[in-house]
Amino acid sequence: MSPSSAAAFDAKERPGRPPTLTDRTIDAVREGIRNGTLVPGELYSVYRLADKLGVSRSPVRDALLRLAETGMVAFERNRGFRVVLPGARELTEIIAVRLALEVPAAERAAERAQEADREALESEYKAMLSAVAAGDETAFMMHDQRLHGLLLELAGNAHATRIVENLRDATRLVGTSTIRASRSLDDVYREHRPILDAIEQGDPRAAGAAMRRHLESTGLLLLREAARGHRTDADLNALWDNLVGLPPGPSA
Amino acid sequence: MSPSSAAAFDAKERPGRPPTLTDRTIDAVREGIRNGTLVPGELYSVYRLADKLGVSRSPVRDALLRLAETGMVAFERNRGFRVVLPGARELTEIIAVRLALEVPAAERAAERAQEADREALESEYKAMLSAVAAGDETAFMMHDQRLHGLLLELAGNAHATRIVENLRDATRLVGTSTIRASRSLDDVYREHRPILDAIEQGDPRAAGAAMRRHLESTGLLLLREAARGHRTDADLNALWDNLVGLPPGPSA
DNA sequence: ACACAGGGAGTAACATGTTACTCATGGCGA
DNA sequence: TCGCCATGAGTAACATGTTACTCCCTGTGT
Repeated sequence: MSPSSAAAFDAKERPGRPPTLTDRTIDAVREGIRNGTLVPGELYSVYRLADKLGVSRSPVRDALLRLAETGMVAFERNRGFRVVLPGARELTEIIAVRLALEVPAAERAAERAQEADREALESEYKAMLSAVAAGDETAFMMHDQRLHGLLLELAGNAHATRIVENLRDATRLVGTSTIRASRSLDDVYREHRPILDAIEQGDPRAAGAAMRRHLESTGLLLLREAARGHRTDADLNALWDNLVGLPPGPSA
Repeated sequence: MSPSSAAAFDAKERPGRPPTLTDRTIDAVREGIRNGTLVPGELYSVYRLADKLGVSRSPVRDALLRLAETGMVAFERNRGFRVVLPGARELTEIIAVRLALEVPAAERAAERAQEADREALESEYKAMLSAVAAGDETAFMMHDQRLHGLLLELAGNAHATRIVENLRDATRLVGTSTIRASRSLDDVYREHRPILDAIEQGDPRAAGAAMRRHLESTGLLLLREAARGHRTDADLNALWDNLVGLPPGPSA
């Protein structure tokens, strides 16, 4: 009896099986966070969200528990739940993990990319440009995610792909309003070019290095923006060096 | 009214708050898998497990959904759920991810270990020896896990720690009956010595290299055991090279 | 003005009810 | 003997009911 925002559902999933209400609720929450309907830090309840979506509490609870697993929301016993936006520490940790996984993935992708793979990558890259031109940040993020996802899939490690996807989820919120503030989408777009070039040329080391530069510069940007006012630059640099630091190569 | 195995619960968690039924159910499932009460591949239902544990279906369902998230169990719509034991592919992927995360962690740990940290590590190492002497495989696994956990915590990345813990979970089952079959606990125990030595000496590169050797040799062992009969050796080697491959260092 | 009990609103966690689906089984026709 | 279909048992997914807890208020005594 609340057809109000029942259309907030997204409806996707693999063929045959219809998506479960839990899955659709997960998408709805993501979307709610993205468009500002769900404010980080605010206290919500499963009750209210459930009838806002027009479903029962069960699938909503299941969905939120899954999101809590990745750190996107946090439950407080008998109080409610909050959307969590990651702090400086968490962001740095996430970047460190992504570096550990995506740099080798880029290397492997360069080793074994076929023509069809290269085309798929370029296609996403072009779609990113279109999004830049249209100023559509949401679309940009989506294609960025897909490009990184394709690279990881090319490397052949489904586990790593899933882990990175979850990590992106936790940071998506920060990235959204952040990037346009301090740097244009265009810069981020351009950072991907060297990665694709290296893959085109089948040069693993160059691909890995380009991916490292990309993740480090974008990550550092996100970190500075997220920590604005809460931490000193010295603090931030110490944090960064501790968790991301220097590659073991050029050490003594 | 089924006090039969109601004592299967474990009851742990941080102070103050009592653990939720969901948490205790997760432990109960883990234990059930470990001791053979829950057989991999067999079809079970939330109904039956719930009253076997003497609780309602809700916390059991929540627990299983969480475990499904890490791939430990899999639901089949309107059929039941199964305990999944990872195949060759998945095992190899997991090893690759662990290498990516734990090798750098060992390097960082060597950089910043304090006296107290070294003592904690040695303590676990000694506990592993006791377990070897007692032939207690369960205790051995626990201390092995703690040692790796301590190393990751030392590196300061809580996210990485959690990820590795989840990955271990998915493989614990394979490891259990496997190791004693093909190699003695003692060998695995000894492999940790070079890691601790390198940390003792504050040598990051040596620590990383030792960790890599350890994970590769133990991982390869697990893989061969798990794939016994299902895959040829050539198959396995191809898989391994694809996902784990060579470090980017000594390439052309 | 201020400390403080206690009552009540609201909640997550847990329990139970309902539905629509999957599949094994057995009977029936060929 | 074999194929086919109806039927029913068993299930996850979803809905709803219950409980014990956490706070926020509000009023009372000082």
